[in-house]
Amino acid sequence: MSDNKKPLNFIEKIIEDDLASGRISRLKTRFPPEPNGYLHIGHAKSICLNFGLAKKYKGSCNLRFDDTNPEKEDEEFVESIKQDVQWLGFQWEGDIHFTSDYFDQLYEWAIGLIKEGKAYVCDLSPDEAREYRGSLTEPGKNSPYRNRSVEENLELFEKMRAGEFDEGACSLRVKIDMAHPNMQMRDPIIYRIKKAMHHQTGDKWCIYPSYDYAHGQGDAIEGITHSICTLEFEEHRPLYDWFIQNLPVPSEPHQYEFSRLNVNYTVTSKRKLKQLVDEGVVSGWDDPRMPTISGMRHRGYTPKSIRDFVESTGVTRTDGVVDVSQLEFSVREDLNENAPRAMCVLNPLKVVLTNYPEDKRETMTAPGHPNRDDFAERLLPFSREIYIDRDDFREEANKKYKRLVLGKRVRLRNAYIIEADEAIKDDSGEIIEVRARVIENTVGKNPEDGIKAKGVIHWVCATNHVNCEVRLYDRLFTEEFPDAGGKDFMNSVNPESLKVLTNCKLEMSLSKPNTDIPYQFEREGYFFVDLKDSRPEHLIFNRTIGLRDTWNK
RNA sequence: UGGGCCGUCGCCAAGUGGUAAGGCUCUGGGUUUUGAUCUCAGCAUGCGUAGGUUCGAAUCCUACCGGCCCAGCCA
Repeated sequence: MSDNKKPLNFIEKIIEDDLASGRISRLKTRFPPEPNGYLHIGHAKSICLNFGLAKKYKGSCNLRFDDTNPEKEDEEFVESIKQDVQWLGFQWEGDIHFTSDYFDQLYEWAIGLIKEGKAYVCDLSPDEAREYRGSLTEPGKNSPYRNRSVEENLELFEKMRAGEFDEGACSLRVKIDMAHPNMQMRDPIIYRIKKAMHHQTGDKWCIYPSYDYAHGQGDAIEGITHSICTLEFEEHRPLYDWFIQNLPVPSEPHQYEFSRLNVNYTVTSKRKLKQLVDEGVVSGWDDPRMPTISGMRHRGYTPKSIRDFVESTGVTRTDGVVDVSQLEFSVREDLNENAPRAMCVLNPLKVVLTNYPEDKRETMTAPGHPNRDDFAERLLPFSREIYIDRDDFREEANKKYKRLVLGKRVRLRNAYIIEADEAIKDDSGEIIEVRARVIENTVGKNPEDGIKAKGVIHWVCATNHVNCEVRLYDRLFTEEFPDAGGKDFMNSVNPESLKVLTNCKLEMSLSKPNTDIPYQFEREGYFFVDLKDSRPEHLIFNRTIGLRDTWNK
C-alpha cells in the first residue's frame, strides 16, 4: 500500500491507521475551493494532497465549490478552477459538488437545532455582536436574545428566510459558550442575511450558511473521511466536531490541518495578486510571472514539475517558506528529460565564413535530444553567413572563456569548427560582424591538425531561419519576503522581471513549433510558445526557466 | 499577559529513548560537440535555550526563549 522508500507524512500515517483499524473502509477526500479567484501554487499543494492521497490509497476525491458567500463568488471562477485541477492531472469523482447543493438540508438541520434549543436568532448588530463577543483575554457576554423561546426563534428564522429583515438585522447563532477560551465557540453565527443573487441557486435564498456550519456537514453528506485543510482552521475543529455531534449527519468525517505552502520571492494573497493585475505590473492573472496555476501554465511549467515540487516540500504542521530554487529544480528536472532541443540565437551577431563559397549550401543533422533516441532528428541549413550570440564572441579573453575569440577556434554545435580572424565595427565602435574561417573536415570530427576547439557555441543560418520574439522572465520581486512585516510589497517589484527580445533567430525546424511542452534552446534555457500572443507569422516564446549556470555570465 | 499550534544544516524534511535519512542550495573532482545533463566527493559531535531523569535523550520531565493563528453576519 505504501512504498517503503519514502517515509509517510503524518496524514498518511493517520489514514493507514484508520484503514488498518477499520475506522474507514475506503478513503474519501475533497478539494473545496471557494470560487472567488484564481488558483495559485498554494492551492496546488491542497490539490496534490487531496487528489494524491485518494489515488495512493485507492479512494476518491470530490471537487466541491464552497459557495456560501454569493457576494464574493462567480461562475467564472468555477470554470477556471475546474480547468486548473484537470490540467494539473487530476480528476474528481463523479459530478462536481457545490455546498449550495446542501442548502435545503442545512436549513432543515438548522431548524432542528432551534427546536432542540441549541440555536437562536440574535438581533445584535454586527458591531454589538463584536462587543458581546469579548476579546482574546476577556470572556464574552451572553446576547440578550439568547433565551428566546423555540417558537419565537422558529418564527423569526422563518421570517429571515422569507426576506422580512434587512441584511445585518439579525442572524442565527448556535448556543455554545460565550466565555469559551476559543473564540470560535462563542455562539458562532451559522446563518446570515445576504440579499444577493447566487451563481448556483439564483434568488432562492436570502440567508446563507456560514463556512463553519456548512463545511463539515458537506463533508458528512458526501461521506468524506478525511477533511484536510490548512493550519488556520485548527481552532475551528472543535466547532466542526460540535456540529457533527449535534446534527443527524450521515457520516462522521474528521478534520486534519497541515501548513500551507509558501514560496519566497513571491506573494500569494489574493488581494496582492489582484493589486499586481489592477496596477498593470503584470499583464493579467495568467501573466507568466504570476504564481497562479494559469500563470505557471502560460510560462511553460509542466503539471508534472508542479506535482513533483509539491511532493518535494512534504506535508507537515511547520510554518515555513520554501526556496524558489526547489521549484526551479523540479521544472528543470522534468524539462531536461522531456524537452526537445533546438538552437535559437537571442542577441544575433553576424559571422561571415570567408573561406566558405557563397553559393554553397549544406544541411547538418542534429539529435532531437542528446540522451534519447525517440526524438526526431533535426535538419540544420548551413551557409557562408550565420548568426551567433553576441555574448559568444570576444576580441580577447582569458583562458576561462570557452567561446569564440579572435585568432582562436570554437565549435559550432552540430557543425564545423571555425576560427575568428577579424571583428568589424561601426563608427561607434560596436562590433557588427565577425569574419571567420571554417576549418575543413571538422563536422563530427576533430581537426586534422590536432588543434581542438575549447568550446561549443550555438548558431543559426543567416539566410534560412525564423525570426521570433523571446520574453525573458525573472522573479517578480527583488525581496525574498516582499510582504514581510509591514513592508509594502509593491516597493520590491523587480523592474527587470521581463525583458523582451524582438530580433531572435530561431532554427528553421521550429517554424511550426510544438505547443505541448517547452523546447530547450541549447545553452540558454527552456522556452515555451506563448499560447496567448504567439502567431504563426510572429512567433513568441516565453522563457520558462534558464539552464543551471555554473559559469559567471 | 486567554486559548491553540510550531521550533532538527542556508531552505524543505526524516527521526517517537540507543548514539542525526534524504532533497534543494552551495563547494570541489570526473565525463561531455549544451559552461546543461550525468557522475563522484564534501557540507549538523549536534536537534530553540537552560536544567533534570537515564548506562544512554532530538526523542521523557521542568522552566524559559522565539515564531504562527484566533476577537468577519470571509473562507
